[in-house]
Amino acid sequence: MHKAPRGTFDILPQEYAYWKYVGDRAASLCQLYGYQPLSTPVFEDAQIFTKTVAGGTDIVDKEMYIFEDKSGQELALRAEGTAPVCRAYLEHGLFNLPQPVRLYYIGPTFRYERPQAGRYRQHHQFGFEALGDADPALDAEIIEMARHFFCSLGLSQTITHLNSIGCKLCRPRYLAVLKQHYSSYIDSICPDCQARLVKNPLRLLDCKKVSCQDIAKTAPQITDYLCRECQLHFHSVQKYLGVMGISFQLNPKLVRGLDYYTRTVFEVEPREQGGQSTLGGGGRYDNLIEVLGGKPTPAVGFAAGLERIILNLKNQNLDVPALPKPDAFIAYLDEEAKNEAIRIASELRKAGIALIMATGDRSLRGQMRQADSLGIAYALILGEQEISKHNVMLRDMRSGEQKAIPLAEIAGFLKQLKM
RNA sequence: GUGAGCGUAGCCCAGCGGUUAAGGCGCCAGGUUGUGGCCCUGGAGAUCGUGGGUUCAAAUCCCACCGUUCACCCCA
Repeated sequence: MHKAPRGTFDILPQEYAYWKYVGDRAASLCQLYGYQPLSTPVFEDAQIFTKTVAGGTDIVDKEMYIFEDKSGQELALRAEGTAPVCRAYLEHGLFNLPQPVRLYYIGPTFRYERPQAGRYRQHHQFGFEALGDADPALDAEIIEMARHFFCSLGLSQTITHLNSIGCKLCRPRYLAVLKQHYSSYIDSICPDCQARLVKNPLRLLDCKKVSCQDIAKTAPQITDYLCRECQLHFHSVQKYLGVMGISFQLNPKLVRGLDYYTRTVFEVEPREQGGQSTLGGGGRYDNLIEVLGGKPTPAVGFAAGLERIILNLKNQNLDVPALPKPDAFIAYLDEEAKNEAIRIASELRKAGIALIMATGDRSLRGQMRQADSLGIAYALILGEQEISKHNVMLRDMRSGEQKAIPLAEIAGFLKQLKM
């Protein structure tokens, strides 16, 4: 028996209500803020990710789906959403449009890691990006949008963590100080942290081990080491958030997993926390486009994992609108009636009535049971009597009332009932 | 990559060494003549995750693999 590969899953019709709900909210949010949709391929030249994501993370080494196609080209399944957007921005000369260019995407991304709560090998991300403008007001806009998004979903109980991780001028200075601080504790930190010290020192700050947290507490804070420009930028972001009435929590320990972030970083998490609780995050990435071969171009964005959002919706028992059901079900009594039913079904659909046609040689009772379990509001019944009188029986499945409607009027009648 | 728990019909699950693997939901059919929801009756559906081993005997014990869940690493 074949199964979906490890860490992947099918989205069955019943689940789809959640996906449609989140997708619809995302699209209307972006419409509201003037962000336009963009879709990029599900795989890219591997370098799009290896050059940008890089850093000291495991993503490139262990977690990326990299393969060669038949021509020997090295490709990678989309590992995250931002770098492909930047590639498209450069490839299509979107820098010639009025800046900033505001874009959003929803699509699958892939990471080879062990599945666990809210984490899959194929997961789906919604993200939005504003490219080509360094204004801190844009950072604030992105953060407001993220908040707005979760509120519109009904996930209003969130905390927004905010930090600045500086730029390529001031961050190295801070990292040196940080390493200095940790070098005196080298024997008391956990083995993971010893590795982080050389591979990814910023990550030292959010080690979960209690013993390491004590050391992190006394560590120097990056915000004390920002250069003048980064400081001003960070203050402006906070000022604009204040103007918008957005509450946030300064968190000097907040860092981001991907290496390309500069200055503003933020993360939204639910008040009820647990493993893998972060709903989404983002920040500014002023160097990324340059790394991909473009002119230095500032940009800022946000991304969220749909699986985690849906997990939260379910945990909080938030109901989502059901997918629309067909307007009617058409049942028949014998072969002659079936013929007529097929004809009527065809005409009704042309008139815009959504309906399900019974099939097989079920008894009328069986057909009615089917209509009931499908949750369809109206059943049309066709038998000898109806055919001889040129009408069709219309049954309201909720009330159980039914009456004969002349064939010529049935489409109009159903349309009226839809209103 | 590391550690722990779990794998019995589409779903939830009982059985934990010994006759035809039990139940609930769902599905299909019927409960007289052309009608659903409640109720009743019947039916279909399980290589007990896969492969090996222990035993006279294994869904039940052991090992491996696979899958899944949770945590770590990493990260959305």
